[in-house]
Amino acid sequence: MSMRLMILGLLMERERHPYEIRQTIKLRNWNESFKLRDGSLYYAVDQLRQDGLIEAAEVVSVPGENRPDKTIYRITESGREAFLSLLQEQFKLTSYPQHPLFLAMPFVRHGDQAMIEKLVLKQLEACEARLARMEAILELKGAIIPRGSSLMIEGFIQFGRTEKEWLLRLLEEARSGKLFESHQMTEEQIQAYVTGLKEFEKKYPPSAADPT
Amino acid sequence: MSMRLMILGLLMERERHPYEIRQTIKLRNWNESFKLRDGSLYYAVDQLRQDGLIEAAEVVSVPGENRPDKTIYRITESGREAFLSLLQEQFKLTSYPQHPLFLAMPFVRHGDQAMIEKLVLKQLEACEARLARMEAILELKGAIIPRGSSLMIEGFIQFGRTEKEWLLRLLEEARSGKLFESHQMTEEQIQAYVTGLKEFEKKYPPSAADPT
DNA sequence: TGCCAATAACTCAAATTTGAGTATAATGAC
DNA sequence: GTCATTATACTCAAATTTGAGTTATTGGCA
Repeated sequence: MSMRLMILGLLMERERHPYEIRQTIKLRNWNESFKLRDGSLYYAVDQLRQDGLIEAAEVVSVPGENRPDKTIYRITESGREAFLSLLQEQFKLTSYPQHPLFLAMPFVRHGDQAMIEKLVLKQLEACEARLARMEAILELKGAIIPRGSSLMIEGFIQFGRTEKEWLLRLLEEARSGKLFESHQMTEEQIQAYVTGLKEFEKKYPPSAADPT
Repeated sequence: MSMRLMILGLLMERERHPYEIRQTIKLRNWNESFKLRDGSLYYAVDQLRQDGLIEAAEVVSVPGENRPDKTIYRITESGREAFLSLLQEQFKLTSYPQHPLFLAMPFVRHGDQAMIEKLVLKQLEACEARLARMEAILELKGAIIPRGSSLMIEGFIQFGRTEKEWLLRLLEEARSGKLFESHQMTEEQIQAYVTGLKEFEKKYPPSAADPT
């Protein structure tokens, strides 16, 4: 649904054609945390049109050319309502912050130390590059964009710094080999775990967002 | 592909049937940052079987019952290879840390102040609940699980704390109304932006993961 | 002891995403 | 001046995810 939110959000400002929406999403860096694929964009636009949330305002064909015509869309009245309700939906999504490496963590012990070390280093470099980029973006645009938008960028930066700290720890433990130590658990530990588990699930229920 | 990684990772340990895989994923809390749907699980298992990465080890039918038979799967030799290469793939994924609210940020200014304030508060509560849950999990299991797995949980906690800080700032600015101020940009600002933009894109290229 | 909710173990159609392709125009490099 | 790349503006089949069922067993409890 986030594709829909973005499209409607942009059409709240003014009429646009799909490709222009795409450009704007990139220009405003919304795609840094969002996979923008042409297919999904055009698909979503078409759905929105079928649902009557947007409508064709104009079809521009460059004369004497057989370039595809551009269809310029405008948001409808029910589109505006849908936008507000999608905005609320987005606010109601709650989930743990994600990192692709989290899912790999339980398995690193099956991997090769030298390989893992190299891969973590790569991640760290990528993380630092993203951080530098975001800091530059904030400097460049911070003052001229709406406050909400700059808060987004500040969020990237804060999360990026946390990511960096975490990756540094990971790197250290990959180097020291701690990550690959086989662990043994004593009977007591397991016992403590099993008894703890029951009251735990009562006291700390899984997040409501968990679709199980 | 992360579903595949998890399935293969679990079958690296021992044979399991799909439902047991599902249980284990939940028991180990891998689903806290991962949407576990039955459909995807069974689909992925079937694909893996077709690709020869896993194979049926045994079909257990509870005698005298018409409960569906359980098919127990085991990883094959090529499955082991595939697992290692998937693990590397996962390490090569780089992306900005995500938060569902980031995408909503550019649009908050179209929303109603009282509504936004309430929604942010809800987020904050959910964030704190997740944090408490993760801290309890770490306490409960930290000592008896492999180091990689506890690093995952520590990551959740670190990211969760950062999230909380960010949400507090957001709340403050929603309350003060700063989030809804209309902004004006001067000619110079726009000029500075436009000239800065060119060298910016050279110096800070978008992350390689960006599929555009 | 009979009922209700939860657990176990899947299945399936419909919605959506993905990845790759098409075709032309403008731009820059040598 | 031409050759290769990048930008414009989409389309489409195939892969995957989603959401909602289905059927049977077990545990709790009034």
